[in-house]
Amino acid sequence: MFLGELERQVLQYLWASPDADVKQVHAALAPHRESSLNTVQSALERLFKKGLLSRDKKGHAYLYRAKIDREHLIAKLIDSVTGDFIGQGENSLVAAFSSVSNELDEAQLDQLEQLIEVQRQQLQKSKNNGNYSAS
Amino acid sequence: MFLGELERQVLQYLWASPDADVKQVHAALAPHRESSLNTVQSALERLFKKGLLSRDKKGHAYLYRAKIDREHLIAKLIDSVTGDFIGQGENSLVAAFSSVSNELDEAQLDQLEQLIEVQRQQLQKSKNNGNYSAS
DNA sequence: GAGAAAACCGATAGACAATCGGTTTTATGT
DNA sequence: ACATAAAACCGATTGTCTATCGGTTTTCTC
Repeated sequence: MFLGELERQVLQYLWASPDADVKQVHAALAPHRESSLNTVQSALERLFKKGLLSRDKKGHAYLYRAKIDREHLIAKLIDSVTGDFIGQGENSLVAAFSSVSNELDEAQLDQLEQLIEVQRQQLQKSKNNGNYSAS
Repeated sequence: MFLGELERQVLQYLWASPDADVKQVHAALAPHRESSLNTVQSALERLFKKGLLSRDKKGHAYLYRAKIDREHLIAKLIDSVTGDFIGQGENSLVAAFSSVSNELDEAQLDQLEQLIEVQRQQLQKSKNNGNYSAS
C-alpha cells in the first residue's frame, strides 16, 4: 500500500480535526493546494476503501475520521514497504535500526529505551497471568 | 521511491551473490518467476538508474552489484514512505516504535537495547574528540 | 414533492513497474 | 580486420494507481 500526496495531506488534516466532511477538508487544504472538491472527495473515497478512514452520514454529508493513528499508520507503511526484505521472526524496525541508529541523538535514544522498558514490563505481566492484554 | 516485486527479488539475489550478470540473475530467479531475460535486464537497468546498483563491464556483459546493503535500503524506504508524517528533529523509527513496540519479543528488545548502547558509546566518543566518525 | 446539497460514476492524464520483440552495439576468436 | 554471437539498448504495450473533474443520480430537508 502506498499513499499519494493528497491522501497524506487529507490524513494529516483528519488527525488534527476528526469528523470532518468533504467541504471542510477541501477548505482546509485549499491554501496548500488547488484541488477541486471532487478531487478531495475521491481521495477521501480511496482512503475509505483502503480502510484508513471510517465515515458516518450526518445530514447530507459523510463525516470522515481516521481509523488509524499516525504511529500505527507509520508502522503499517513500514511493514508494507519492507515486507519482502524481512524474514519471519524478524521485525522490520529492529532490522532497520542497525543502519539508522547512528542518526539518533541522545534524547531519541532515551525515548526509545523508555519504550523498551515499558514493553518489557508488559511482557513480564502477560507471562505471569496469561495472555490477555490489560485495558 | 518505491520498488516493484521483481526489483526487490533482484536486489535480494544480488545481496547474496554480488557481481552477477543478467544471465545469472535471470537463471537464479527462474524457479520463482517466469520473466524473460529482457524483463530482468530492464529491472536491472531501472535499479541502476535509481542508484541502487553499480556495474562494471566484464567481457561482453555488465556485472551488477548492490550499492546499498539491506539495512540501509530499509532505512531509505522507511524514510521515503513516512517522510511527510515525520516532523523535523523526529526520527521515523522512533515515531513508529510507540505503536509497534508491543509486537516485539524479549530477544528483539535485547537486540535493540544493544544497538542503543553501541550508539550511546559513539555519541560519547564524538563528544570527546570531535565529530569525525571512526572507520 | 421541489430544490439544493452531496454522493457517485466515468473518463482522462500522468507515473511507474513489468513485459518483450526487435535492432544496434560490442567484444572476441580466427 | 572482420564475421559472428552475445549482450545491451530502444520502443511499444499492458496494467496499476493517484490525481483530476464534469456530469448525473441519489438523498436530505423544508
